[in-house]
Amino acid sequence: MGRRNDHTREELREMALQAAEKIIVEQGYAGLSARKVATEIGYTVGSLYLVFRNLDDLIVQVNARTLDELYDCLQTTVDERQPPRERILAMGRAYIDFATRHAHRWKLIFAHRLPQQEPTPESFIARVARMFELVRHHLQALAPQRSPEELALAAHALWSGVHGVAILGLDQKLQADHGLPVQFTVQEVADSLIDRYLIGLLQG
Amino acid sequence: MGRRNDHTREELREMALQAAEKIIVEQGYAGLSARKVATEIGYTVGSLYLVFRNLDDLIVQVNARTLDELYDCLQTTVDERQPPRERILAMGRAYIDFATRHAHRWKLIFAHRLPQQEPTPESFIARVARMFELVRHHLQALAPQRSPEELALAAHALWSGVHGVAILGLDQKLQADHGLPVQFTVQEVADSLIDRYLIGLLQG
DNA sequence: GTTGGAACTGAACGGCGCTCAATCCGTGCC
DNA sequence: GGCACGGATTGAGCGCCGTTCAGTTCCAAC
Repeated sequence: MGRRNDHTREELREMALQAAEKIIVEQGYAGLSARKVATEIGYTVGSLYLVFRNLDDLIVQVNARTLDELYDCLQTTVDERQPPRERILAMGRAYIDFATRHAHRWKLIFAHRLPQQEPTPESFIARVARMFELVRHHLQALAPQRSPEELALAAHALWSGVHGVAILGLDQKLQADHGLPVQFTVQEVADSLIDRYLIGLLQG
Repeated sequence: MGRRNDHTREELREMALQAAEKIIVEQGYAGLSARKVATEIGYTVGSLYLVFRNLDDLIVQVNARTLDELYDCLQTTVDERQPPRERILAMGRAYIDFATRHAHRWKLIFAHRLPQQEPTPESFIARVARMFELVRHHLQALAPQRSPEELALAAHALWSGVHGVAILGLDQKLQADHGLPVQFTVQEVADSLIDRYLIGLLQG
């Protein structure tokens, strides 16, 4: 089993993913190309296709890693000793903060479109579900009287909402002139959404 | 002023935008190319660049039209004779419905990324602001005791949230398994978000 | 020393966005 | 009618893209 290089398939995959992440961070989605990734890791373009089905496959795997990092970030943020409401607000802030700090990689998760009606990959669905589940867990601590269905629905609604705030906020869509002297920060908007939704969940 | 064709610049622009919309509807963002648009309207690729700065410019203009259509859709939906809460829920449903019916065009609005740090175009910011303003107007009818700042913030938060629900919902991210027998529809999730946020706005 | 075959290469293909010298042809003038 | 002007339009060409695959290299086993 001759191998010219010391790199196993797995090492090659890891190197390529790291190179891709570096390019995305520095140049954004538009700056990413198979040739650049290959050059960055000292291989030629053909070798990438021994490890990835195609460039979409590589991007899907980059996104999976970003989602993992985001999940870790949210999980680490939560302090179980705090009251549930504080925990959920902290997670919201951590989400916004992550999206802001890693704007290029985070945008890629949602800017990337698979061709035509290609289904959303399982790796993606599972990771989003896991994040919803984390939110649901802390919502349960806040409103234990609610049924599992209600809590799952609430987690979906609230976290999709936070996600929407992050998207529009990062594209500066929130800096629109609304005839008022103040401009809202993304954090403020997210806080407003979470705070009021939780009140509604407790009282409604 | 010799002109070979009967089409003015404005007519050319209109034809190109319609052709682009057709291609996007049929083939999605990935299927769009300058050559296809040019062929579709019976011109060659060079002519497009007499009317548009580049392809990004064309897409930005397509998106502006989609946003106008969306705004009209929301405005038409609202019946002033209904109670404010009903109006806002109706707008949320109209938003989700629009995004579902015109999925390809609607996704393009948010999938399209301008190169690097190119600022979000004014046409975009203004149209999003107008939508927020529409929401704010009806929130005011619901909670007239709130200050203009509070209402503007609430409109941003709530509508960004609805937007997030639409995004994740259209990508089937909401069909994730959460160990429950039920699956939520996008409409249900949006309703949950709006309903509870409005309760929080009234009581908080 | 030989050889089988995995690892790797890189030219080639069709398509992309975009440019611009060349061409076309309606118009106004004589 | 003939001519020349100049805006309208063309399309080949550039450098890039994703992807393929015949060919080359060279390790491991015998």
